[in-house]
Amino acid sequence: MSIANIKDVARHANVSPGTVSNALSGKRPVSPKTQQRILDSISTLGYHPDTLAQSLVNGHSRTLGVVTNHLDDYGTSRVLTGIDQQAAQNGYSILLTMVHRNNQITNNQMLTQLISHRVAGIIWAVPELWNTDEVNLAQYGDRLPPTVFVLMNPNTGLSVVNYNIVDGTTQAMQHLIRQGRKRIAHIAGPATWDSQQRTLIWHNILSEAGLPCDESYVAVSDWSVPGGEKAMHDLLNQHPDLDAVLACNDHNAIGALKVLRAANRNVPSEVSIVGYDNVPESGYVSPALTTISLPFAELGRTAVRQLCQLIDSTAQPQPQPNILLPVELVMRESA
Amino acid sequence: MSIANIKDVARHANVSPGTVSNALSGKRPVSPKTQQRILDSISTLGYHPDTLAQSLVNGHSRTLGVVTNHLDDYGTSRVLTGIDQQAAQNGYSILLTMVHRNNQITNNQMLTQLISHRVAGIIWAVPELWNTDEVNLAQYGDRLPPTVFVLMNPNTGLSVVNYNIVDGTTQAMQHLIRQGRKRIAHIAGPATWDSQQRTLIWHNILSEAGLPCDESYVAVSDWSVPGGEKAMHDLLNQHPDLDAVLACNDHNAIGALKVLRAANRNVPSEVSIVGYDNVPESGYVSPALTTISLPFAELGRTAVRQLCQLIDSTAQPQPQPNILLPVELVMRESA
DNA sequence: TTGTAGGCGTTATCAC
DNA sequence: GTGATAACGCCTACAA
Repeated sequence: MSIANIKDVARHANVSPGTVSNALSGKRPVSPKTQQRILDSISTLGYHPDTLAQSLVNGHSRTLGVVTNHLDDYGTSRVLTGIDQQAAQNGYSILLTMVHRNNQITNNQMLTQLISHRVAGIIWAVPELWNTDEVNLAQYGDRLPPTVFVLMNPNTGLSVVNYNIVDGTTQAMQHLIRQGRKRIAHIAGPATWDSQQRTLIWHNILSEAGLPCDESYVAVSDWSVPGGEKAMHDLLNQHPDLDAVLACNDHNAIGALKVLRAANRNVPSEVSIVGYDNVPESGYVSPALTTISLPFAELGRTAVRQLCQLIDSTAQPQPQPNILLPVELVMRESA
Repeated sequence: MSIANIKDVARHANVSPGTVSNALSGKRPVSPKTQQRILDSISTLGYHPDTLAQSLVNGHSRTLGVVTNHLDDYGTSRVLTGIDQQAAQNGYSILLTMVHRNNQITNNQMLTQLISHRVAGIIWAVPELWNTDEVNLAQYGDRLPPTVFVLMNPNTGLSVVNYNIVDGTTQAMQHLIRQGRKRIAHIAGPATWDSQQRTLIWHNILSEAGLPCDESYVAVSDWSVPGGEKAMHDLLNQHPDLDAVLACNDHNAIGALKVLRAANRNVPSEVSIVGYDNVPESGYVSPALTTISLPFAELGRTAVRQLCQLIDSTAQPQPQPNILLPVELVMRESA
């Protein structure tokens, strides 16, 4: 009395199970009359082929394993949306696994779960873990399905899809300098690989331009609005005469905005601010944030396309080139 | 040369496949020595049991199908986070399917996909489809696995987990009236079931209090900041003397805030505003929004718990009671 | 305590 | 064009 299977359909349509299979897959011809009879039986019986059994015999699952963070941040949920979009288009289902704040489940447990589900490939999109080393894949050797990393540090020999880190900060800095800003402070993010890169670029560009770039112009923050407030406060104490701020993300920029408003510094006439991420609210704070727009959803789509290519390529896995998508400086009011 | 299976392990450990199975499941005793030998073989061979094959023979998949929207809104991604959290805790994996803007895939295709994957249950969390009718489940009859709806209209005989719609709006209105507000306008959302409910409550409470509540005090908006701006603009034209606004969500409230600032109306001294949702940015706009906090993540967790209960109950599916979680009025600056 | 055989639902191979 | 049969990897009676 349970759910109908291919044998039930075969019996109902007076054919063999193999013929039902062929009628559905079209891999071998079936006479139009039989075809119709089978289709009728399928709909009256409400038959849905069992993907699990199909995967078992075919040896592949048309399922992609995705590991993301808790989705508290705008970026990762956009990435996930992009992943789902492209996966659906390529005929893959998605098995989702999230890394939560109180991280009880280890990376290995997640990977084991995905491997046990025989996913065709894995997308790893956990920006909190910038270092791909931390994921600890070595032990799996070549038993690991093809894997693509999103929003993680490139140049590790693994397949990474990311945005162009250098380009974003460079554009922002050039914009500020072009505007004649001389004392450009930097609110840096936590000590991750990309934060360090961006601080380095900030430093190098100022140094080349002969502008001040010592450590007193840098305040380290977390990624939050209050963090930005505190950092801005400190910077203003150190350098009351600063005329621009490069923030590590929009939330920090918004925090800075609040502090500057409280200190009666006009943005952008007295102080320019550039954010990072282009979260939706950056467009409707006042003044609206000039910021770097990151292609989150496209990152997800690209990762899926790249992964499908890896899956389809029968060749031995070889060092994959990193894919870096372009960013865009979105000009609004704050700079 | 491919991935190791249970026979490989058995051969390597000099036991039968059945013993390996028992060693892993613990369903029947295995001698400590054999146990150890098997565990060693498993780790040297890198064996991971095939969940698909297990599901095939067990007849259940320990996988939950989840249907969400595109995650563009804060609420749904929090719900998804809650779902994943609780699912992991209950030992379920998640098969994710998203409804995108350019919705090419029909509800039926999604359901078919999930059914084919033999998910143990389904969580349907697509606020855009308030009417559970639109999902069109009738055709599946009792072949549909247990299903729980999140953020959808209750009282349909289906199992629905939602927040208490009446309570939120009631609290907000009482708060405004208690403050002595007399002309309380309403920015309503698109014509969905919950929008209508909330407008109704707004009307009834004002009516009971003997305060103006005719249609000229209502402006219909979409869920966006610009929508809120336009609505506020219209309301201000109609009633320059209004002293409070009940917005359908925080984004509309933020839009209203911008317009009021431009019109030189002080918030909250001249005009009070209450939002809805408690999105993160509502805490750091200026003035910070007083708003209704909805238990999004808890909604997701509750849905999973409810679903697991449905799955485990061998009883015939019977009309499920709706579960309504409490909301909270978050007092900040705007009211 | 351990081994053996049958079957879960499907597809591929071989025969007709 | 169609039907029987043997896998896929695993679990579970039943037998030893």
